[in-house]
Amino acid sequence: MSPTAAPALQLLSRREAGKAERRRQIIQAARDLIRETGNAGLSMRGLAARAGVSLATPYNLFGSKRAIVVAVLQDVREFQERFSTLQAADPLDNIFAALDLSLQFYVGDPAFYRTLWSALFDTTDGVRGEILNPKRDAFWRGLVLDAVRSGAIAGEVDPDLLLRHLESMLRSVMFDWVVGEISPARLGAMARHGYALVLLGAAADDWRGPLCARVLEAQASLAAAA
Amino acid sequence: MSPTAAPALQLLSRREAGKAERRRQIIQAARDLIRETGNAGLSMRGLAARAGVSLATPYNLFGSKRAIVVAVLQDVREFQERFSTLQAADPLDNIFAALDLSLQFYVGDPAFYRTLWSALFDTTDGVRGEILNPKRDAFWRGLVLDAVRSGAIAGEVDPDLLLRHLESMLRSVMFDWVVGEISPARLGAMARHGYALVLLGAAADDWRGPLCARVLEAQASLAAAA
DNA sequence: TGGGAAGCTTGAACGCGTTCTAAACTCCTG
DNA sequence: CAGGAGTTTAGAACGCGTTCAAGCTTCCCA
Repeated sequence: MSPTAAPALQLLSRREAGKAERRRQIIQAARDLIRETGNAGLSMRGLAARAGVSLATPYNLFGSKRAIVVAVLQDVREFQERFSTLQAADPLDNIFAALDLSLQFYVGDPAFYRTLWSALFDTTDGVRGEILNPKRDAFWRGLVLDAVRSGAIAGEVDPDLLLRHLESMLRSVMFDWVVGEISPARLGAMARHGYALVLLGAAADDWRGPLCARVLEAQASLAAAA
Repeated sequence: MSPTAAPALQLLSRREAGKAERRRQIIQAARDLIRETGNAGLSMRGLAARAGVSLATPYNLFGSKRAIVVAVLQDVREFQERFSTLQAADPLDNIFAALDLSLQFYVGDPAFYRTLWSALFDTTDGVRGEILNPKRDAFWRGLVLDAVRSGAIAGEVDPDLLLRHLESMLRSVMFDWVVGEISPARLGAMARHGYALVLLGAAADDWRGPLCARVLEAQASLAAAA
């Protein structure tokens, strides 16, 4: 094999390999710093030092601090493997199971996920679209589409809009959690209540009963944890 | 009247009056600067200069930049006067009318309200509680309670939770607007869709028809503006 | 194989929000 | 009136996210 046998590949290879390696180091350093010190400890200078690169490098590779945090968030996704083990027959139950599992992750590692969500609520730059990585988005979309297909959701309701409203619900409750306006104990019940209410609005008549029960169950939880 | 006739009153009066005056100037300057230059033009140094005070003074009087923006937001509330002129008989119609009116304010002065909402999504400090001023909160709560009283909302649903979810809906759609993920044209339809869906989940059976129509109407608007 | 063009890294710098110190000023009390 | 408590002021400083000109590395092309 002559050195010039694969020029295009080499072009990507040498430079791009180094770049990918630096990317990896930076994400790793960011994750470690967040885990160790929370959001406050994650400064770009500290991050660069920890990753062994210059201050400007993270900007070249990611663009902004927020983009780095988003990259970290995309990286931690043992979620789907865990979820696949608890698939149920009822499509609505699946949605609530996925919700519970997500929240379990978040409250199980508050320092870490508070930082991550906090970055998602930062409005100062334009790193949209990367927030919801495609895999995660497709996963939730699949859950909603399953519910539509099985007849649990009324056919007239646009599934994508429903999905978006569910995400709105989660986003809002996570915001309250990030700013400390809601206790971890109430977080789950609040999210379930919102999900149940939105789904109830979109549900076919036959499926309203169990959703109604979920609304009341969540209300009881919230009243108890008041 | 001797100069010492009202000592306690004077104590508050002279000094506190000056303080209040400086507060007023700072809020006014902040409002002007936001109107003229948007969020980017609102720096603490520029604000202090414009208000004719030292850089440290806004911090003494408000504590942080965010607190100042919140104070500005609380100051602009011609809302209720405008709303009182369009009260309808149907309590659900009232909710949607109030929603439309709010959104009208926001999209009617984007530079201004984008800055304000952006500050509300800032998670870095703890100026909660002042975000929703009590008057505004009581107003929306009254609308929801009206709907409950009139039987439009099922009795089992907690009105405060319903109110909170409606606010979640608005907050999320405003977030999308602030970060530019949604066009002004779609903003209203998206918010109406979310409101209608949540209310539909909480509505009494007799009232589901018109809400269903609202959901479909909003979906049609969104499909048209795609 | 060597010259030139990209692209990347680097250190320095900018403007930001925020805090601090010390001096000046204002108002109230004895 | 003197003194003291409470604030504002100017100014410097800190750490932050971000950007930029300059140098260096890596790769393509003759």
